[in-house]
Amino acid sequence: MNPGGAVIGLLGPTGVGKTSVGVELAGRLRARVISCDSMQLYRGFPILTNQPTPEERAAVTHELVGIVEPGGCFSAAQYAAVARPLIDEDLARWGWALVVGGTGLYFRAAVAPLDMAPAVDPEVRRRLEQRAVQQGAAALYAELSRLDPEAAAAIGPHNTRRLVRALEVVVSGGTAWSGRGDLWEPAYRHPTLTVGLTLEREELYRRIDARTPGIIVGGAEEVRRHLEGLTSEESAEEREAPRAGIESAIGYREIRRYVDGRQGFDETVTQVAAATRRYARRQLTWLRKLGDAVIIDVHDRAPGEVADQILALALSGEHTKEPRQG
RNA sequence: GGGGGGGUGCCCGAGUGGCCAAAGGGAGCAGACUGUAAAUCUGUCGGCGCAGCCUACGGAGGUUCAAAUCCUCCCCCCCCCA
Repeated sequence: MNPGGAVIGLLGPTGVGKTSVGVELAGRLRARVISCDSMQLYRGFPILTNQPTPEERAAVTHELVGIVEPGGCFSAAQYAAVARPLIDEDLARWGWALVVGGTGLYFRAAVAPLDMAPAVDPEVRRRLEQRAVQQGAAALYAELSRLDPEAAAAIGPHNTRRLVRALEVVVSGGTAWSGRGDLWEPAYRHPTLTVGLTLEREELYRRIDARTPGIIVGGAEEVRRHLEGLTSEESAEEREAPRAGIESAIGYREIRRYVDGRQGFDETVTQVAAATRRYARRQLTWLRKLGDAVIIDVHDRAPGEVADQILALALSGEHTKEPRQG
């Protein structure tokens, strides 16, 4: 028994059924779901980003879903800033906090005491991105090698996105980018039970492939509506700019090509399904690396049954990690 | 029936005598990841008892020291004429 309760983190690849298990579990805990999904955060794309259905949201309160305007751009640190108070509040009020979602970094940001580098003037980033286009990633790499060799070595010469981030921090703050190791430390802000839902790879892929056509159909409507709200310049710009915010959602670019008449439906389905499978694979990599997660295979199991199992686990406290325990 | 084009590794596709287990892309697999993370990047990618060997470029023969590449016959696909 764990009288203090705990944070329950429910993770897993897209398509395993985190949402339905989360709803069942929230019902049993008489708590709400704190979503941990970098794309469901955005408003206006419930189908594209696979948000919980209106029925699910009516049954259980879901926090941090559809709260960001699609023009905006969220971050792991911003997520931590909004998710942590919710977690703390639930823990104090109900003894439990339920965090459900597939974004590994956001999960760590919410649940672990991560030492996040500060935000910087967006203008600095803009300039670095521009420089990357003009001079290539190699130029950024060379500069980072000078300013923070360890960071450069870790990031490599081709990863423009992360080179930009590291450089903007080093250049504007004077602080090093490298040197932190707490991302993978088994450290938590509260007692935490991490559960990873999985499925045999083939079955997971079958589910993803089966649901994709519907996502394209529904997502196309959402993308159309979104584009209608843009001026033609904005719309053209969006096609060229580096992916950010909702545009970095799997399927957004592909669906945009489909909506613009530049590619067919079947081709779009194939691309999006493949991208989703790859994403699921990366999520599984996170889960493996996380190490602390109790893995539950949900094959042939009803969400309620899985929720019961997780509840029992939570009540036993057996796999619940103390904040500084290994 | 006549003329033309083509069949390459899981898929698409380059390769026209040796430097070819075969460019490139996709898929698949593994990994990295600290204010863009559903992003971005890396590695791997025929098999094996792996400094070598085996199997492989539609099939069967042949030419050659050497063939995915040349010749013969056969099978299949596409286009045009009939």
